[in-house]
Amino acid sequence: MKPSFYNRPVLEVAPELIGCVVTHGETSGAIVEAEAYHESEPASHGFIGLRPRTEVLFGPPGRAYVYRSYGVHALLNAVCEPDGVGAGVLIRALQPLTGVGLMRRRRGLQRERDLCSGPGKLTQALGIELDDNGVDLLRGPIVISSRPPAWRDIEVVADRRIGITRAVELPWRFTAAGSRFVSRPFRLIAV
DNA sequence: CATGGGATTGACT
DNA sequence: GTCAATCCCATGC
Repeated sequence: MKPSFYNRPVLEVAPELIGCVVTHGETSGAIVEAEAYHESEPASHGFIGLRPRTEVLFGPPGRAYVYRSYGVHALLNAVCEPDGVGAGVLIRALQPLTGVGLMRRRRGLQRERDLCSGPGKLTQALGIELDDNGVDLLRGPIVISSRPPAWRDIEVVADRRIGITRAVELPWRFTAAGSRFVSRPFRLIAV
């Protein structure tokens, strides 16, 4: 992935991230579900403005914004748009590719479909923690790379975002059409 | 300093 | 379907 990839409107980046591969150590998976968030809408953490918590989200594009959700889970975002703009893509589900045995051990589960089918599940499976907040997604230790050949021409569909209470009507959730590795089924709105 | 609210998950009815 | 776990941090006094 080139640095300029993330320095664009988050609504352009999010659907293009579907099919790209997230790697951390020996574990990796293809992104099958992601959501866009932008400071201009109230569901985004950036909506409150620049705070200690949102410092990375407002920083330069191409970094990982990792935060604790419900006091329990670490959630992974890819920071987008120019330095100073609070925007990012929440990675919500992966199709496991490598290190599946390690994922099973970390998750304490066997079914491949249950390993990364949710934003808190995939960070646990890949061993991503809160102190990964701010790491460079081009240099690592968390890396996002372009679509493998088999994923080059996949169909991407849009739907409403999940688990939020504000701006629920925006169709800013993107999934790989027909994937069985998403966190929840989709309804089909656009491409 | 006290309070309240989550971009969730898994266990249980 | 319901519900608790658990912790950062924003907000308000």
